[in-house]
Amino acid sequence: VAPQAGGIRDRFRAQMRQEVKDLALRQLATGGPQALSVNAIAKDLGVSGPALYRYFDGRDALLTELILDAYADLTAAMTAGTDLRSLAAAYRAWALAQPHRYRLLFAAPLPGYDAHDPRLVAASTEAMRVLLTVAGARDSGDRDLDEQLEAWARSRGLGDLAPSRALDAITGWSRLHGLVSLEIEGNWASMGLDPDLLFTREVDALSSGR
Amino acid sequence: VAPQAGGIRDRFRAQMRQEVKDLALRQLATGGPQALSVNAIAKDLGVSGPALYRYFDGRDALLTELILDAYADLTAAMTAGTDLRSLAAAYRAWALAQPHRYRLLFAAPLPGYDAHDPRLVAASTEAMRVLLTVAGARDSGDRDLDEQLEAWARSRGLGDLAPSRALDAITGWSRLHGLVSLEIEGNWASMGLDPDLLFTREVDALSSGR
DNA sequence: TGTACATCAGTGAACGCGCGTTCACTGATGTAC
DNA sequence: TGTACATCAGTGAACGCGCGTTCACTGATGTAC
Repeated sequence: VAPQAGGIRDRFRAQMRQEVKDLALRQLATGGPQALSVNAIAKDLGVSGPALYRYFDGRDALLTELILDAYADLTAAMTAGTDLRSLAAAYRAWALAQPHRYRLLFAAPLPGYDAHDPRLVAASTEAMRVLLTVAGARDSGDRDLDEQLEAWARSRGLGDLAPSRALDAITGWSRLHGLVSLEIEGNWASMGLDPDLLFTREVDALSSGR
Repeated sequence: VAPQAGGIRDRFRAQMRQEVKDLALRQLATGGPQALSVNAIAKDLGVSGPALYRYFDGRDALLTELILDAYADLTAAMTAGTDLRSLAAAYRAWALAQPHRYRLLFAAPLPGYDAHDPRLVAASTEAMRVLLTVAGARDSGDRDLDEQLEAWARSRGLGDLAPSRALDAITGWSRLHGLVSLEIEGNWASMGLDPDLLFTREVDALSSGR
C-alpha cells in the first residue's frame, strides 16, 4: 500500500526533516564542517539519536541533501542578478552570509563522504546555467580546450553553447571563487584590505572582457 | 642547567620530531584534514599516545608547525620561478603534489584550532614577498585601496612598495588560488576540462596585465 | 459509529571505535664528579 | 676510570567525552472495515 502523499503523517515527516536540516546547518555554521553530528542534532531536537534514522538514511544522506539545498539556494540567489555585476554581487553576498554552506559546495568534503550522487552534478549545472546567462565571450585560442568546453556543454544539456561563452563563464567563476574563498577564510581582512574594493576591481576587469 | 645544544639527546629529539611530523603529513594526505590524530601518529610510530607529549605540547602545536613548514616549503618552491609564468607553474605544481598541505594553508582550519601565532603571519608574508618579485603593475583607480595596500606593505616590512605592484601580486594570487583550489577539489576534472589549458590561459591574461 | 489492525515515531541499551590529555610511574642513558 | 645522580623517553591506566549505527521494543495514532 503506497503512503498517501499529503496525509497527516507525511506532512509531519516533511516538517521533521526540515527541522533536522535546519539544526544541521546551525551546527555547521557554529562548529565547522565536521561538527555535523547525527547525535548532536538529535539532542538539540530533544530526541534520542536513533530517532533521526526515521527521517534520513544516515549522516551521508543528510549531508547530500544539505548540499543539494545549498546549490538550489545559491542558484536562486544568482538568478536575482540581471547582469554580471549584480550576479557576482549576489554570489558573493550569498557566500558571505553563509560561509559554511559555501564550503559545503566547494571545499573538501568530510572524510568518508562519497559525493557520487548524480543529483549533485545536475544541481551544479543549474548554477552554471545561470552564470552563463550573463557571460560574455572569451576566445581560448586553443582547439582542444574549445572541444572540451563544447563537450561539457553538450553532456550537461546546455545546448549549442559557444565555447568562448563557456570559457568566459568559467573564468569568471574561477576568479570569483578565488576572491570569495579567500575572503571567507579571512585572508583579506588579516591583510587589512577591504574586500569590497578588491571585488569591484576584479568584476570590472571581468565585465570588460579582461 | 641549560641543555647542551647538539648533544646526543638533542639530536634524537630533533629526529623524533621530524618523524612525528612526517607521519602527521602522511595522515593528512590519506585521510583528510581532520584525520590528524595524536594517538594515531603514536600508533604508527609504534609508541603509546602520551609519548608524543615529550615532543609537542599537543595537537595544536603540532598543527602550527606543520603549517609553518608548509609555508616555508611553498615559498622555497616559488623561489625557483624566475618570471610570473614559471612561478605560477611552481605554485600550482606544489599544490597539486600535496593538496593536503595546500589546504592546510588556505582552507578552513580544524575546529578548535586558533591560528593566532605571529609566526604564521611572518611565514605568509615571505611567500608574498616572492610573488612580488615577479609582479607587474595594476592600477587600482581607488585612493582608499592604494592606502590599504601601502599600509599592508609597510606593516609587513616590505618597504616602499608601489600599490600598483602590490595589487598586481594580490590579484595574481587570488586568481591562482581560484584555479588551483578548484583543480584540487576535482571540479575541472568532473567537468571534463583540462586544467593545464585553463591555467595557461589565465596566466597569459595575468602576464599581459589583464 | 465503533472496533481491530497496521503503521510508524521514538526509546534505551548496546556495539566498537576514536579522541586529546593527565598522571604517577619505570627504566635506560648521558653526565658530573 | 668508576660511580652516583639527574635527566628524560616512554608506559599503562584512567578521565570524560564523542561518534555512527543496529536492534528489539513500546506506545500512540491514523486507517480500513
